[in-house]
Amino acid sequence: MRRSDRLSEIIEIVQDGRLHLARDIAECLEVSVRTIYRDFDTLVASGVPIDGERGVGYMLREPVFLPPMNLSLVELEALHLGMAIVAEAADTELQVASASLAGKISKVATANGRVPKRWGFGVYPFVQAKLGFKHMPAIRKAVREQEKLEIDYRSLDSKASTRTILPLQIEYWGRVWTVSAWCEKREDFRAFRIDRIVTCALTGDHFEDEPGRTLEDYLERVNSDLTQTDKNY
Amino acid sequence: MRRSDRLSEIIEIVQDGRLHLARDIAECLEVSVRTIYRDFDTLVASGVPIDGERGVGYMLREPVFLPPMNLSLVELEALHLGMAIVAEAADTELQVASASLAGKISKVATANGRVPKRWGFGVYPFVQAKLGFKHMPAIRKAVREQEKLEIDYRSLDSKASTRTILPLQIEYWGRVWTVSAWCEKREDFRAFRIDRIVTCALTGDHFEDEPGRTLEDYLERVNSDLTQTDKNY
DNA sequence: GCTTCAACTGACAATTGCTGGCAGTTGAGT
DNA sequence: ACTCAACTGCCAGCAATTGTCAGTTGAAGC
Repeated sequence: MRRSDRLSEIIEIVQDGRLHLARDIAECLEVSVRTIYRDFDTLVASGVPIDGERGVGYMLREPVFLPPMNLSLVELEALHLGMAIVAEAADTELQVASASLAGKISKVATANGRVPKRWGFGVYPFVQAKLGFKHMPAIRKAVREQEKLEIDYRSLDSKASTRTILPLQIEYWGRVWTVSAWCEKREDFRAFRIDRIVTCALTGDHFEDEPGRTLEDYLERVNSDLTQTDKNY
Repeated sequence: MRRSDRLSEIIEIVQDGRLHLARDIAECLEVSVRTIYRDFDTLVASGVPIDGERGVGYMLREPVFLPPMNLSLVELEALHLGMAIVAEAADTELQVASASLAGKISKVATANGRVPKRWGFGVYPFVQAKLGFKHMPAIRKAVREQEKLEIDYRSLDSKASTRTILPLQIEYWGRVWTVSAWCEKREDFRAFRIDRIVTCALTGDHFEDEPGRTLEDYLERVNSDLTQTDKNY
């Protein structure tokens, strides 16, 4: 096995975000532990963010590692447009992230003479965009990790209610954001405008997909009855 | 110089999308030509899309090469949200590209156990989104490459006109797209709704930034007089 | 304070892989 | 037929990688 190949192998092994011992990796790749130590030196010298702690093991500092990739020019353009929109239309955390991502990509792709210096995408702020982002990060987390949420909601006709919901998807409507969820109170799907959620608490309760309550079920329902979703927010 | 470092060096050299001779690269990196041939073998074996043609030289097949990178989870999330929006709100070419990019990224980041299977972003179609995309690709190209455009425009009050414009920026307004440009006819900045451009031709004329006609000048103007832009479409 | 664990470091001999030079082949274009 | 430059195989020399061994270091637990 070539050394350069082994280095990629090591990255793939460490990529799961868990702790790894040099001993295990050495065994797995059939080289000596000493060699693994040297390999980690090389990787760190090349800028791969690996932390080694004495008596503990090795771990990737940044959760997501992207191996070398090839993009077409159009894909790169789509990425920059997407980041421009997100930088304008989403919550602060995502705004920062999109700017940072666009920066990272620009930096490494700039060397290429065929990449335009400027992408020329502008995005105009949406009137309601400033408000109602308070709970976005929490809701995004809940969607990602399938965690139940407890929310105080104030509907458009000003009726307040408290519910436990199983958030399935966040929707972007151009001016407002909604979260579609299974509502335990109503025992049905509901869509909530994020800017009208008063308080929002992560319960810590994980939920699994259950027949009749999945995102797919919801989307099917929406498709079969397009007016249905509009009623709830 | 370590071999693995030289391999990255070679990629950086070839990255400009132009043709390169093994001889030149060898000279630049101070190794023999034979070594360069071996290096290209290694790179190709590792999946870097390099084409070598006898009697011609070496070239990167895909225009943009992304070196290994590290992203935070939030950056990855921003990327997927951005791609979801672009997949819904932009022209066909960008739609395809955004889907393809999201797919590529998912594929290589899937191995990591900490990356969610599903991002849970939905984007609802905008009413006017279906129409008016006909000229988007051409306009995007013109903005990227600073090329003059000749357009037939039909303003909101149905007045038709033909103009030569220097497109500076494409703007996304949530429901409509506009292109801001220096208009040679009016000798001033104008913003045009893309869905109201009847015909649109790339002239092949390249233009450079000129004082008073740059994107920066335009943005300054817009900032100082917010109502100005709304008049023109 | 002692022990344990596993990351680290340094040294050295063995070996592997890389390198340069050379002589030739191949395929495309002129 | 000729040129160009990518490619291939071979070989000797050398530089990089490797395993072994014998340590040190820092954190955590007892």
